[in-house]
Amino acid sequence: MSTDNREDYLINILRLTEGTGVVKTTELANYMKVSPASVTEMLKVLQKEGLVNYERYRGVSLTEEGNVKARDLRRKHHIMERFLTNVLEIDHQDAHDQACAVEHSISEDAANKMCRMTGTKVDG
Amino acid sequence: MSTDNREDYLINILRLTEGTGVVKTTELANYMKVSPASVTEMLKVLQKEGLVNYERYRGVSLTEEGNVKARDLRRKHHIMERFLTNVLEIDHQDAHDQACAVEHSISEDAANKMCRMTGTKVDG
DNA sequence: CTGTAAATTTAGGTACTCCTTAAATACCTC
DNA sequence: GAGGTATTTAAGGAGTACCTAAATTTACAG
Repeated sequence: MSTDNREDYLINILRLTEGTGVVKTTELANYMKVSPASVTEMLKVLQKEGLVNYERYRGVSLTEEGNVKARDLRRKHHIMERFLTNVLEIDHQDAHDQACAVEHSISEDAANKMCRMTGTKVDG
Repeated sequence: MSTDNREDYLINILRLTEGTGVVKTTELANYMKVSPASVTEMLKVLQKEGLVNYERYRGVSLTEEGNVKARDLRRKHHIMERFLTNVLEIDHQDAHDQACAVEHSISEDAANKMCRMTGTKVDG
């Protein structure tokens, strides 16, 4: 059921394009431990959804919309992680795993409020 | 990749067997808005996993293991709901929806700690 | 008992997601 | 402009979850 995986691709594209602005299929494939063919397929999907600029053989970058979405997801991930470690005192590995699972589901509102509870600023 | 759906069946079986101990295929199908055939299929899976006692044409009940798992899930759902409404002051409908999405992913530990923060006891 | 209607299961499919390998194609450098 | 590398296309597999229609079983009315 999931658009969760699409979101994972998005976050990873954000990571790998930071600085350069573009990432190649193979690099993303290696990073995500899937075949380049799988990446190509997903890029077409993300492009149809307006989240990435993808040109055959050229690499991908995030669109404005994709960028907002990816940063938003990453922020939620960080907030959850800090909330779990700082407020609930869960150990780091577990916190990370749960943050990965939950980041796709929590609302902006909930994230903001948990953020305040951590007493730290979480930006992206 | 989700076993999430299996878990939803489990929770619903718990709901409908409370009191009577057994629920019929059709009742569960109506409750979950799916066809009886889909229910039958899932019951076979849950039985293979040792979570339900299922006998053709007779109805289902939870095994001890299934019962523990279902109650655990329901408890997590309630804790999340209360945490979101009482602590984060999220409105009820959103809290419910997010609790449904997240209940499958949070750890026992995290649930217990959130439970304490709500200042209420949450049992099942 | 027995016939039959209702409940349930089985059979056969659809759709979606995500992945793979192998073959074809484009790119780039020498 | 040729060759090697990167990338895409083609074809397909496995898993999940659902459906309809046909067959089976149950249970009850007579």
